[in-house]
Amino acid sequence: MLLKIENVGQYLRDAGIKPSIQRLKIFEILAKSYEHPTVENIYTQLSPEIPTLSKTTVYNTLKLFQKHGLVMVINIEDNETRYDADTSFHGHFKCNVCGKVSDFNIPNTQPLIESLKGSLITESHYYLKGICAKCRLRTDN
Amino acid sequence: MLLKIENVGQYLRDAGIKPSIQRLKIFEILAKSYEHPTVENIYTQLSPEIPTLSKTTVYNTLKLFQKHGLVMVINIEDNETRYDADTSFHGHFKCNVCGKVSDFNIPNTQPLIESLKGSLITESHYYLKGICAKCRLRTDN
DNA sequence: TTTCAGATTTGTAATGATTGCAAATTTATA
DNA sequence: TATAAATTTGCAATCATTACAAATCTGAAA
Ligand SMILES: [Mn+2]
Ligand SMILES: [Mn+2]
Ligand SMILES: [Zn+2]
Ligand SMILES: [Zn+2]
Repeated sequence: MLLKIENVGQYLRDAGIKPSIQRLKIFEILAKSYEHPTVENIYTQLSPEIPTLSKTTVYNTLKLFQKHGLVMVINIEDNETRYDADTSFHGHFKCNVCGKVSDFNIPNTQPLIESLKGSLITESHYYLKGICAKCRLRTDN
Repeated sequence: MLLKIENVGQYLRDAGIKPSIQRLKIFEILAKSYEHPTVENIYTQLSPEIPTLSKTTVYNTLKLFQKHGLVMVINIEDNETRYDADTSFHGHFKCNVCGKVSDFNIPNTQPLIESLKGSLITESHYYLKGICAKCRLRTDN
């Protein structure tokens, strides 16, 4: 989901991160779009604007954001790591035709799993895959 | 979960796969344990028994099993791909301390997601991460 | 049994994403 | 301005996976 953050610099500072130009721009891409971009996506989008940008910086910055709880990693596909600035619990659906990864709300609160009593849960991910409505209309599925 | 398959050879043949020694052994490791092994795990376990085994064969075989719907891929961690011969819908919990990936049942049936009406869902994964009860007792968490 | 084609396995090289690391650059402080 | 600390950068190294062609195996036909 689109995050409504009025001041990205302050948002980073509040999380204990000094907002450099690179960090600001990278975070903005994550927060101001629905796309769950990969490192490659982020790098390609920012390259024209910051021609000196290094892909290593994108990796480093995302690690930093992770450590401070500002982004979560989406492993819905094994050959692409995506990132999300919305760390609230929500599901992800990947269409195998157009490749888009979209959000969906999970209606009722998370069920308590009997067999996990006593464990500490720090992360939860709900992934669905298939073919989105739009692609189903355009193809024969 | 432990799959109860009386005749693995027949099980493979029914799925349209000729049961070679390698395929049999690889599938048995998947079906007769709870461990959700990686390629590396499978290769290491079988190497003594099949000294000529190639890691490529493990990769090829798992791809083949996937194509025939006999295994599912578990992407709970971005640096390790795990495999599961139990393709029924169930959740996976990874303990960040001992590293084990265990199964859990999902009580109520999958909720119908309003926003995904019209899409075709072919795969669902529910992943939890944290610290298992055993590890919490041994540590201070 | 021998022969031969097709299926399967193997070893090695190539690929591609991610990380390690040291130098270069930028920023903050005195 | 001078200096130290933080950040970014470029490139090499690592590691999982895939591509590919040669080697081996299997099963049917002769
Ligand atoms: Mn999301
Ligand atoms: Mn499982
Ligand atoms: Zn689609
Ligand atoms: Zn544990």
